Order: sequence, then C-alpha cells, then structure tokens
Amino acid sequence: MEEIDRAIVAALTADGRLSYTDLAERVGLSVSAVHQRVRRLEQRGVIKGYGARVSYEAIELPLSAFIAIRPLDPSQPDDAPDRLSHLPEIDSCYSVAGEDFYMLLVRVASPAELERLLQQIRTAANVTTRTTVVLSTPYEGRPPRITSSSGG
Amino acid sequence: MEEIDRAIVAALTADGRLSYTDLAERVGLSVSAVHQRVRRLEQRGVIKGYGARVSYEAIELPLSAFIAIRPLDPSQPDDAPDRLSHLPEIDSCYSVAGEDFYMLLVRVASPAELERLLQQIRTAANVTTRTTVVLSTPYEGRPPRITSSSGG
DNA sequence: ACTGAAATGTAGAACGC
DNA sequence: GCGTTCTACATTTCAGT
Repeated sequence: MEEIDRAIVAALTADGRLSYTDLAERVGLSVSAVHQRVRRLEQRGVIKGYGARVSYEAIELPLSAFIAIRPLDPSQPDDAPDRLSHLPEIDSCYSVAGEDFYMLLVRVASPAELERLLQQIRTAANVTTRTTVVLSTPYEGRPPRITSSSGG
Repeated sequence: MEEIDRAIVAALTADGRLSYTDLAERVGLSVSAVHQRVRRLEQRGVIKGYGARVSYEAIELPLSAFIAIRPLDPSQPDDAPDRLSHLPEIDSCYSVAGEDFYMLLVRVASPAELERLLQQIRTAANVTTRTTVVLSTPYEGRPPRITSSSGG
C-alpha cells in the first residue's frame, strides 16, 4: 500500500466519520481524488466497513469474557465457527495455536447469561470451554500504527 | 436506555457512516431529533467514537496474538496497562480473572516483530508472558445485540 | 490518476410547539 | 423533546487534462 492510502486509512481508523473535505486537507489532495481512493480502498477490502465504538456497560452488556474452546472429538470435522456464528453474544472468534482450537470474545449482561451462553456453545459445537472473565478493560480497539516500512 | 436510542446505537455500530437522514428514516423521527439524540449519546459516552474496520493483512499487520501477562513480583504496584500503553502494537488490554493478570491483543507484521514486542513488554512492565498466536480470524468485532429486556 | 466545477443531499442551528 | 425552516457545507458525478 502506498503513502497517501496509508494516511487515509490511518485517519479513518481513528475517526470513521471524517468528511472527505477534512480527509482531503490532511493528505493534500482534492476532495474527488480522496473520494476515489476511499472507494477503491473499500472495494479492495482494505476498509471493510465503519462502526461506532460503544460503551458495553451503557448498552447493558457489562460482562465480557474470553472462552477458549476445544472439540470433545478432535477427529470430527471442525466447523465450530459456523456452528457458533448465530450467537450474537460472540463478538469475535479466533482460530489459535496452542492447546485450544478457538478463542472467543463474548459480551453478556450477567453471570447468569454467561452460564447459559456456555451451555449453548458446548452443545452447539460439541466442545469443552475454559472461560476467563474480564474484570475491566484499560483500553480496547486502539487504532493500529500504519507503517511505511516494517519498522517498529 | 430507551427503545429509540437502542435502535440508533444498533444502526451506528453496524454502519458508522450512516447519515442522520437515513438514521431518521429507520427510527421514525425527524432528522433534528435524531441528530440531538446522537449528540447526547456521544456526550454521555454511550457512543465513544467511530472507526473504520480494516483488513490487518492489507495494512501489513498479518500476525495477531493474545499475550497473557503476569507480574514477576506480585507485591509491586500494578500499573502494567500504563507501562504498556505507549506500544502501538497493542490493540487491547483486558484485566482478567484467573491465573493471569492481563490479556493483551496485539498486531504485528512478522514473528520477528512479535519476538521484539514480547521483549519490550517483559522489560517495560516487569512481567512474564504466555503467547497464543492467532492462525486465522473467522469473525471479529461483530455488532452486539442491543436488547430491550435482558433476553437472549 | 488528479483537478475543478455543477447539482444534489446533508449538517447544524434557530425557532416555535 | 420533537418538528420545521434555512444557510452553509459536504457528497457525488462528470468533463477535462
């Protein structure tokens, strides 16, 4: 990816509602050129979408947890992500190296809901679960550093 | 939170660039009423901000990992999140129950960068680390279900 | 691939209800 | 707290280079 596209992506990850006018000023191009580039970034899948960052406490989902899962029968075809995708409490599903097969990040309203969700996950995907409750979130979803070379 | 505010938040988590005009149609209010409500949601911190969702592969950060950390000296004051917040590779920092103190989600360009980052984390926060590499991400950052009652 | 400009649509504020 | 109106600004498209 090239310099100006990186600047555009960096600006939009930090503020997804920036106008094309503001964006154009920042990167030093005309509004229509920036617009064109954003459309291309969206079409190429570099930008996958836009979202509001919300307070999960405020929307009454104050309890987050990581759930590591492992199939009861590792010889079965492994389609756990598909079997779980209908559960809206699951924020994210990562396939991981190590002892477990997947790591889920979930958001629920209460311990009782977490218990119910764990049962649903176990039966829907035929897995065992190991749950790590989140006590607080010092920070989350920070905008990535978008680099020219791979330097750190 | 009340019905219409929930609808607004749900719509904006799914598409953070929705215009107030579109939003107004969906929730059945005038544009100015919706605008007012969004401003209040932002001021109350229900909506914390807006961001583009990007492909981490496309921005040359193809390697994600979870890093569980634990202080070497648990009697010391615990300010690991502050000591680590300057590292842009850290996407999120969660304080967790269980054997570990914090769980980090990090994004790097390569295994070599992950190794360097782990060293930085260990020395900056005086912690041991246990790293779980992400192999793939079936889904991530899905919009939450925004509920009226607490039903699942 | 960028610029400039024209037409349409949206944001943001003032005012009354 | 909502709706209406109005002005300024932003988005989007298109012709030109």
